Amino acid sequence: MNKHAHPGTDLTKNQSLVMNALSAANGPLSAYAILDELRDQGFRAPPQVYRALDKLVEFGLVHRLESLNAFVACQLPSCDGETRETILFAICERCGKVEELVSSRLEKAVRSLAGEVDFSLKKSVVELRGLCAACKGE
Amino acid sequence: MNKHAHPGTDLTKNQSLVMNALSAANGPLSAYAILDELRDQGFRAPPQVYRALDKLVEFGLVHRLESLNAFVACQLPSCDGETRETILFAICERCGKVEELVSSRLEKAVRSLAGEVDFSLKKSVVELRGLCAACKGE
DNA sequence: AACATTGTGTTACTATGTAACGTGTGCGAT
DNA sequence: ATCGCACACGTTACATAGTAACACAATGTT
Repeated sequence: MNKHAHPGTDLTKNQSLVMNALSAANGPLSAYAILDELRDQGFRAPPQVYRALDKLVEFGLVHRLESLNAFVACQLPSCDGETRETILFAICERCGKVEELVSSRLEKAVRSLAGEVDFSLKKSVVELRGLCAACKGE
Repeated sequence: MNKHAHPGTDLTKNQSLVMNALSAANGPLSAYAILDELRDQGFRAPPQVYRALDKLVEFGLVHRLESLNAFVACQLPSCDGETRETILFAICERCGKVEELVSSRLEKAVRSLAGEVDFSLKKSVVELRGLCAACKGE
């Protein structure tokens, strides 16, 4: 039922609720927007949301959009299992659409650059800002 | 005197104060940290800081670190004049050091990727998280 | 049974960012 | 000159984002 179950780790009740809210949203949500979505299911206060989000991000099921202070469900076909090192988004500044991308070329460039400057890379965040295909046409 | 003067655009009083605070800091500062630094010079409220920061970012003299909610003076030898499309930082999670980088290879990968997915790129933010050379040794 | 671990609920608080309104100052157009 | 405009500035009040700390419940361990 939960298409994003973390392998070997069943989500707790709150984690599932937050995950479902994000999956249903088809786009990024702020933590407080999630809180509002879930008041019907008994959520009352920010820590309930943030604790669930922390875990979901740790599992790699959810990404944080740093430049938006918002969260989005992983959009890739198989986001179960491994957490990727490079998280990559294109964010449309007109319609707000967020598309998750993968680029091995960019990942290589990032890793290589980290090596050049002797930086021990844990993860990297790449956020492209501009206009999506639909919006740039208009 | 102000080594970061924007060509053809003299900074206003508040912009200069904020710029100097950031240049002196040798690292990122939050807007509220800047506010505290500048209380002696008459700053009283957040909008004074944010308005100056908006302009400095627009001029390309200051960058915003999205994943830290903080701001840093451009570290590149010649940050005058053109605003770069790709802003690139390595952020040490142990000592907090922030290093601004340039990589034409990465810039190319970003532009090429944007082209592939038909995304009209305005700017991009790349933030590497991990350990700097000094910290990874210990 | 005693204990540790983990998830949960709640209160209160800190931190970050903005809207809106009023004031002065310079400066070009009439 | 003076009117109007644009812009920087100051201030109040508010909105949004995130966390510390404490209490309790459920569960598994020894």
